[in-house]
Amino acid sequence: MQRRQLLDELVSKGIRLTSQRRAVISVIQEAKSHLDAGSLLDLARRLEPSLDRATVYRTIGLLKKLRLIDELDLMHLEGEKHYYEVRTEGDHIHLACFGCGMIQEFTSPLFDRLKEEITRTAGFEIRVARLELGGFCPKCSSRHRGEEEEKTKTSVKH
Amino acid sequence: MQRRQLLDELVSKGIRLTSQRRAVISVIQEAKSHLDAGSLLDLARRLEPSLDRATVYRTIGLLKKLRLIDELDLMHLEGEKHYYEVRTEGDHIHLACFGCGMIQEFTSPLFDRLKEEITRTAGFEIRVARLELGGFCPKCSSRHRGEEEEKTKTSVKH
DNA sequence: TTAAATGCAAATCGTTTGCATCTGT
DNA sequence: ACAGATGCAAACGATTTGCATTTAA
Repeated sequence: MQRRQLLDELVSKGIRLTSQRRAVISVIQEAKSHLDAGSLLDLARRLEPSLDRATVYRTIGLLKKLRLIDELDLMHLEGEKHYYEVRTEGDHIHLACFGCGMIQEFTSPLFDRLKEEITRTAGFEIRVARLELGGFCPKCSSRHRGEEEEKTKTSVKH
Repeated sequence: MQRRQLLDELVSKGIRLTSQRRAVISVIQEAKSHLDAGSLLDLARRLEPSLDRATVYRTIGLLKKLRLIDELDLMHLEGEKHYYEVRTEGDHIHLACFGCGMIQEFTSPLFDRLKEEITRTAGFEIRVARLELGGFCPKCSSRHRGEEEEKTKTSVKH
């Protein structure tokens, strides 16, 4: 369900719908992982082969402006790309594993309380909240511990 | 006090100290605002005119690897630059105003509790925590409200 | 002395732009 | 019909790289 979220939002806002936009939107909507502009282009081209990267970036810009998608950095795990995801009701946290590259999402009422606190005590009107944590997932955490200790001992090099 | 933090850390780790590194480090250490690589280069060149941008980036990379500085995006308020700051004891939150570009720092025990919760329930070993909020500071918030309403009414254009 | 750091110039990567053409409404 | 969206190619800004040379320890 809620498959056409983005599309419907655009229609209701009277935004012009081109086949290119439909393609990009459909890909973002169905995506199972966080996509960067490049993969977005590749995937959307299967639906609309003429699609150009400029159009992808322009569509991303449009969706960002309308606050229908969120832009993530995911701790710059692989270069300086940006990643996109459909904006959801409550903000969530992204955990990025330096070991295996895994991205895990996390939600917590504490996060909402923290944001409330900021709104209240700093008088800041939050529009976008991005909490990203870099570190090691349970699997990589143990594997990683060994290497780390070596490094700390002397100055690199075993 | 604690003026030589970074320098001392490097010395104690047996890292080779060049005049270029001293210059970059001294600039980061004394900085009153968040600096990007470009401004860092400009400022450090006053101390070490021969300094090249490659060296600045390499030094930043070194300090990041040693976890002596943190890298920020500051909601990409002006392009895709990165900003740097000396790593402090407790993590803090950055509030970036879309209106005037102001950056405000914010700390809260709730943030630490949230991180603890993540460590505990997700088993994730946090190395870097970056919480950035984009929105409007108190001043810009009121100024901004008017414009926003117009936009929402029809599809852009007055 | 020598492994590591530097400057320089060129390359790379993600993203943006100007402009002639096309298309949704 | 025409404002707005597109493709194309070139430009862009931030960052990285290879390599010959210099330097800290």
